[in-house]
Amino acid sequence: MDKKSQKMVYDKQAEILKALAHPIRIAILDFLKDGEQCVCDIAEFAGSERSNVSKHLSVLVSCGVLEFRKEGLKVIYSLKARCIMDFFKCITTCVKQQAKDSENLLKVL
Amino acid sequence: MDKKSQKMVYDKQAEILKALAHPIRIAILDFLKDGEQCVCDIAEFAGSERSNVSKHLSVLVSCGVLEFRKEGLKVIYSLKARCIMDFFKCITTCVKQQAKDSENLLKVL
DNA sequence: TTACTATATGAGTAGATAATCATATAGTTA
DNA sequence: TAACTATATGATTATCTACTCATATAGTAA
Repeated sequence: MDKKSQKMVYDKQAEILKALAHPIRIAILDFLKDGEQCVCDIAEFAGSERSNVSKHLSVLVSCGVLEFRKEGLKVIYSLKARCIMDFFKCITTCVKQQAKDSENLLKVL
Repeated sequence: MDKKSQKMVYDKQAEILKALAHPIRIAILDFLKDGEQCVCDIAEFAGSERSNVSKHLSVLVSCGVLEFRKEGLKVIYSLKARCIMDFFKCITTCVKQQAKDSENLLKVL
């Protein structure tokens, strides 16, 4: 791959990671992994204002991770990119590894 | 898991994702996947100033993804959290999926 | 129609982030 | 020792981000 295409790939990867890199957005994905939900339930789960959650949702939609459908007054969001969940398995492994490292550090102190 | 611990997990996951969510930092990880490298070579690969790259490196070190050793004047960085690379396989899948979606969209337009 | 509900959006603000440039540190070599 | 090299750090600035609150939209129900 040439330098320029490589840079485009890095940019695209960074874009997706950036869209995921927020505790509320991670909570949303975790909540949606078992099925679709409306904004009000998502907001309650995430523990944040609806208007704020609505903005986080639109970030996830525009990076292609979520999709939505309308049902009367409600807007129902669901996971579009299932691969994202594998992704979270990976990051959980990393978090666990870090926790283990800290634990080992504590032992020798 | 209780609400409070759950929030801590989301925060920790977001912290790691945030540390990864930058094109230069992704380039660094990609460059280091095949072995350790000094700052000057990393900077050249990433196409950015050494001082800037140095800061990006310290972000990756403090989130536990990289480690380093000193060798004379040089500082040699290497991957610490190997699991990160699985992680990138996952995100590459997502990027490909998105590209495929765009392609399909183009066809019907 | 009006009142109500769910969601989205815009303005404003505070705080975080990244890049650049200058400077500091610390190891090397003459 | 002084000069040089690799890296790190601090100050500054510009840009981005997230949150809050107010307002807009659009579907529902009386």
